[in-house]
Amino acid sequence: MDRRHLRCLIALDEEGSITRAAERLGIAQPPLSMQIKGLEREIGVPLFARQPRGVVPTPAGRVLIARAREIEQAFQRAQDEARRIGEGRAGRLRVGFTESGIFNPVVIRVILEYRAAYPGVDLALEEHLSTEMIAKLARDELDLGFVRPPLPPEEGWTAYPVAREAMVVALPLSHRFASRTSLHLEELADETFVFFHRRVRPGLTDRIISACERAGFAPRTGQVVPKITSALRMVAVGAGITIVPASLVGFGAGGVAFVALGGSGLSAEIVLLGRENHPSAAAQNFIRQIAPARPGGSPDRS
Amino acid sequence: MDRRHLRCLIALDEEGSITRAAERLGIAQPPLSMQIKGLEREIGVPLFARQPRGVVPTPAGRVLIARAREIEQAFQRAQDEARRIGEGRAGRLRVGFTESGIFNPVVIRVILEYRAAYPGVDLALEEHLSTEMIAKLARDELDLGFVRPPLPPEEGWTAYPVAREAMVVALPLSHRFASRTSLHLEELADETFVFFHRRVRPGLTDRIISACERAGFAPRTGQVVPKITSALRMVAVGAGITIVPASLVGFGAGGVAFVALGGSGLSAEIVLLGRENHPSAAAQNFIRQIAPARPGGSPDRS
DNA sequence: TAAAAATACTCCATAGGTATTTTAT
DNA sequence: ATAAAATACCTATGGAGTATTTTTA
Repeated sequence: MDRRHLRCLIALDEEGSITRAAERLGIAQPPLSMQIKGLEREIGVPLFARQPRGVVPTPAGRVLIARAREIEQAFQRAQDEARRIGEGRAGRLRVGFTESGIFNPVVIRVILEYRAAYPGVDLALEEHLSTEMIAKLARDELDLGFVRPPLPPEEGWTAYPVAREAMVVALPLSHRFASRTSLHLEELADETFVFFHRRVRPGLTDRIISACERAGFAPRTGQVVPKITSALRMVAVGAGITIVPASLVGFGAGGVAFVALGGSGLSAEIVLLGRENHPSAAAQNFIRQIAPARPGGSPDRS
Repeated sequence: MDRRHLRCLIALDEEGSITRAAERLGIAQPPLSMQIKGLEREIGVPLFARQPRGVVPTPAGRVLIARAREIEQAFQRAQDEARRIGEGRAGRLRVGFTESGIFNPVVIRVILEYRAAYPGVDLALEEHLSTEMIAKLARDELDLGFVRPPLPPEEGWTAYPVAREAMVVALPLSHRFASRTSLHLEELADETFVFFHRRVRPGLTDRIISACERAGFAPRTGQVVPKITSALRMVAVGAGITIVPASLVGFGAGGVAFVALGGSGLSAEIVLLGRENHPSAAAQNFIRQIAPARPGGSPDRS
């Protein structure tokens, strides 16, 4: 029994006559007669009672016809679904982001625009540290990730630059620098910093500490916190100062002053990272959303 | 896309290599390679990423493989179900019975034995008057019916004799005939009879009235009732007497005496009636349950 | 370099076509 | 007598086989 039999059964049921069903199927009457006979032989029971003015299904034929309709529909839906997934118009896309990255306007735009452009795709967003994200990408538990450097050194990765933001100093409103328009890193040598726990330390923290050392001081660590947003709250309650990407400005939720950080060479980069040759068309479409002007890009293998 | 593709997809998914999958399928590697390529061409998206040590499914391939498993199972279940229905081991069998017929031990035995022998068949029993049953059989709303004569006069019916029962007289316990061992119809000429409503009058009532007329009297009708069981209750409360098939003896539920009716020529026949050439194997099996010794019977059309 | 997939070709099984016979009312 | 299905026979598409080349880690 194969798909041809499904169509024969359905046509025969709807027409009630081998001759008319064959006509609808675009074949001659004898081949259809043979198909039905072959199917009855294979299953071992008669499916249609032959009558002088056509055929009528037996009880066995009736249920087989009903199943044939279901299976034929399943074929069509399966083909359609696979096609849509292959074109990136359906399926699931798992995208990771960092706590700070999700505040970036470019990241927000890309996600919003992708959702609007591909409503059929189930976009699953997950927050992780950049290091976790890279591990998940490597284990294929994630399709793409908005990560911050350092990127994995090995081959087999593709990194698409998304944004590069300036860093700003976050200070308590009462701080003597709170009303400055900009600060140099050297001026912060005597400050107490709110940093991340060593355990979860993201690349950003490492880069800030390195920059301080290049500026001639080792930053004094006060409170340690697990999240950037907690760091800003710590700043608000006077536990110290911290340095965050500029897109965090405005998310301090009160009590925090943000002052531009000049001449430090510090910046917060965000790249969209994926495995090379990732077969997901949805991921390709997502990447294309970063730079809509990028030419070509369909997975052409000819 | 046809059923061969389903099996190719499943084997290829389980083996992870075209070469090994082809081996499992009992074909050479190139044909399988071509099948997959053909399917990818038909759907328009790649289904497997070719790698130097085998192939891995793309996201589109993965869902198509999952659907392929479902559809392949559906094929197998459909074939199996149709085969079982064609053999009378599954499906639905609608059997009608009359109120009085269902008390007959042969009818009870046939139904019990059929249920035990064919547990896969959904046996739907419906109570109807014989005349209603014949109408339902004609409209194919019923497969078989335990009916009482008169049978339909036209062609196209098959009637299998099931039982022929004697008739008994049902009397109140206080009746002067209550302790008799038998009665002749003539002795009932002065009695008041409990009969069925004219509207639903079954063949049995007509035959009783005819028999009385042959015996030289028109039975005096007292109470009219819609069911045999109500007739027996009316007898119990002294509303009159009635004549019922012998299998009702013991179902009077107190207050009723049953006395054999002799020499009246009256008897209550039950036949299993069905349309001729009814295609249901379940119905054939049910009929065979009446006389298990009947030889042959499988629907052989060779 | 080696293992696997792709290509090139050949063959044959079978779906489908044409002509005709059989069947059942 | 007629309409439909079954049979007989022929054709040709495409699935499968064998030999070989291409690909990529």
